[in-house]
Amino acid sequence: MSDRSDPFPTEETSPAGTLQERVYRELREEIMLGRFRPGEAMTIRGLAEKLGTSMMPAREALRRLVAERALDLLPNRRIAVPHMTPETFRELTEARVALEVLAARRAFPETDSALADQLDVINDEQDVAIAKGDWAGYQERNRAFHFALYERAPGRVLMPLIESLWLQIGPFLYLTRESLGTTYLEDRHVEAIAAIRDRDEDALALAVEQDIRDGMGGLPALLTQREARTATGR
Amino acid sequence: MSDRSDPFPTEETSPAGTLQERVYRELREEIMLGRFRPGEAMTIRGLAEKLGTSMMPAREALRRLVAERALDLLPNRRIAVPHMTPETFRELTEARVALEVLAARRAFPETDSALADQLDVINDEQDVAIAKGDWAGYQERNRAFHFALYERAPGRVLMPLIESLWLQIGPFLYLTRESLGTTYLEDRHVEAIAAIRDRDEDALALAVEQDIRDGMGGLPALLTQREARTATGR
DNA sequence: CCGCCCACAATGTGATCACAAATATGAGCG
DNA sequence: CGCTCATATTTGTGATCACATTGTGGGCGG
Repeated sequence: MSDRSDPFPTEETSPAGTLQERVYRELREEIMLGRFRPGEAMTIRGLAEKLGTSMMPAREALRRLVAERALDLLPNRRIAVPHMTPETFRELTEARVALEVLAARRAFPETDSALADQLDVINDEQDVAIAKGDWAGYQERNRAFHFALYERAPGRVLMPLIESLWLQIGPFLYLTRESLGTTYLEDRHVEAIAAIRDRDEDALALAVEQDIRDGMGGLPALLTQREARTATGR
Repeated sequence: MSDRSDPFPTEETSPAGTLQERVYRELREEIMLGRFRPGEAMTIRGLAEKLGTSMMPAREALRRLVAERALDLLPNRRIAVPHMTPETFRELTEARVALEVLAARRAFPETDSALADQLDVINDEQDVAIAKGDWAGYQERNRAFHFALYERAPGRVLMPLIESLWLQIGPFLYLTRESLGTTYLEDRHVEAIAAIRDRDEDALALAVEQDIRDGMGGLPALLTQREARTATGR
């Protein structure tokens, strides 16, 4: 009887409190919100010094983000923020549609009017952020909206995959920082909320799909334009 | 000219030749082919000793597999092969369908009769493995079949996600080891090959979807049955 | 005889160091 | 003045160690 004693000890992902966890979350947040320039290189020692720790936590945090495809491990063994090409961006969008529509459908039976109210609040906050020109706040609220919905779906498989995709999109957001207001910011959040209230699963799935496609629609063009600039100058 | 010099220096995943890479690949292979019992614990020092290295490579390989969800990091900070529940298994299947159908569609324009021939060979080898009762070989050839198809799709986003899913299914395969022959092993590989030859994208997508659903269809029942056994005894 | 507690072993985390490869720097030569 | 090659510096990888936490077993008290 060596293996017994509660086979499922509160299925958690990672024990907080470790240094590498703190470093990881900090970096992860910055990447997902697009604070790093695509192609920007990082060093273990540099990160360690910036965070005031030794090499080990920085090292493990970086390698973890590499494993989640949030960072690239170049053949020279240097770690850098991935480059963004229009093609990669399209692939990310397709993958997001496939997984997030699935997550929305899985979440649907667990949704209720309380969630709808909650999403309404987030949506309002997002509008405020737009009005204030708070680009980071806008992105953050958008993420909150999607994740609040998907997290209603039980299970431990889908969310990590979706989070990996959002992480990979992060560096791209860097290129859209100054474009708030000039870009088309209409989303399908109200349609999604309405679908939840109407108990219409297909409408919810459609709203999520369109929200992803619309929100990321006009951007590859802007990307190519920036790409050309960063390739030559810096 | 510090940032130039080929912006995409042979987009590789990780520089081979490092020790942790070797340890990682070895473990990864064993996990994906279902050689570990679900819930089985692993220690850094134990793995290091088994592989004849120091703690560091084992440590990084394990953490990388944790990041890819191939292993679980329990709250006690122990690393273990994930438990498999019927619900998690269903979620994995749904995610596989969503992503692999997408991958098949993206690969479709790049497929040709040469690939069809190649898949035919793999399929034959798979039949041989079944006839010989070579369970590991069967799993390996099945993976070869799917990946040979998906790898025709360009891009660096989809494949890692799919590989993560196959890794997560690995521990489940452990439970099916002795069931070769007793289980329903029909697949939709011939239909997929035919669809490629017929240049019928929808038929290919359907074949992939059915192959995944059929192949994993009867298994949750077998899973619950085993689960009950392993929960009490060992 | 049962339950609690404490000592001991095992384990993950973090720090530090050694080393080799890669990169940047600068001197010397054509 | 420009190119090349030697040298110094930076960086990732691997090894070793120290420490705190967790797991385990035995012994003491009830």
